[in-house]
Amino acid sequence: MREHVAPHRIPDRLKERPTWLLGQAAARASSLLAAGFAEHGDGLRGYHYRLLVALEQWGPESQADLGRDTGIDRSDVTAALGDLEALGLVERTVDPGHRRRKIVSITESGSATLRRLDVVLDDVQEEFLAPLSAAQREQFVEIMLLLNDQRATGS
Amino acid sequence: MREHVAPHRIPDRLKERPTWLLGQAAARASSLLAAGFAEHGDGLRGYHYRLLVALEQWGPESQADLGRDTGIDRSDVTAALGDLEALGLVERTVDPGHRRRKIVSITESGSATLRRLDVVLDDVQEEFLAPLSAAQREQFVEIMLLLNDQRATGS
DNA sequence: TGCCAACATTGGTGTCACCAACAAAGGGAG
DNA sequence: CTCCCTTTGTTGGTGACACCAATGTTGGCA
Repeated sequence: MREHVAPHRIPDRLKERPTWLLGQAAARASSLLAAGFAEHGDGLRGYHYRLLVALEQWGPESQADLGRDTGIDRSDVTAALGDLEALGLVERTVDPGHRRRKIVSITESGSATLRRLDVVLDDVQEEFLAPLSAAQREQFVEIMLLLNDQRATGS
Repeated sequence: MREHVAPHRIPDRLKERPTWLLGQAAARASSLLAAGFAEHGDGLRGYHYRLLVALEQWGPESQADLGRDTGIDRSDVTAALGDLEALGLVERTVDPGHRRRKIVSITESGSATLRRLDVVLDDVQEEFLAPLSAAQREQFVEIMLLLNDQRATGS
């Protein structure tokens, strides 16, 4: 369930550190997410959701492209797609013009599941952001985008 | 090294989600952290740093208290302290008045290591926050504190 | 005295991220 | 047409972090 128990008291040296605060917040978010998925998500996890989202938005795609688009390693894509295929949420067909490649597409059932997961995520999100005002939520998104842009170009 | 490769393109459904953005940012931070520790940290990890910080701030403590203060599970505390003790950064002595309990204290060498790790962390932090203005950094901390306060009282 | 709680430890589980190696398939240079 | 290089999917393993269950020891309390 990933409860992530809060520390009783927090050392000054950590308390002041933005990266520490960020990690704590992310831990809380992922805890809520895991709880929500465990309750209403048929045992699906973050990887599964990400893959379904990408497939619904961009349509059938090869596994390698899927991995690049979602930032998930090829090997993890293979494993997660295996789960999704076993549940009938996704189909794999060999690319006729490229027999080494497999084209993955989302099924009707997959789309329906995705819509259900979206609702779960909306609820979790709302719970997570509850302490923030509308203005603070905007600041939050703005700052996160800046930090993530840095990531895309950095290193 | 935990490079955490950035996705090429990001689904709208994810891109808009604060929790997704948060997760991405946290992944970047932890990636930078891991890289810094790998390079200048004698193979120490987050758990070790947290424990050293708590010990330096609050002095000798039992392992159970240490776990509660840092939010680390008792079993993980035991393992991490084993590493620290092997490196001579920490000492475990039996509590005279409570023979089942072990009092952990940081050594001279431990304090020196901690100071070195602090520098590493400062650098990483600066790199991570580089894209933010001073005002945005304040907003960031404020928002994170709100989210974490919620965590302390929530659920 | 007997029971219960706390402590340290061992040994698991699960999630996410990542890496190495491999065979199958295709593409390009010579 | 070969040889080489790359891409693709797959298998299997690693590491960090968070968490749980069970066990033996110890102390406090009723």
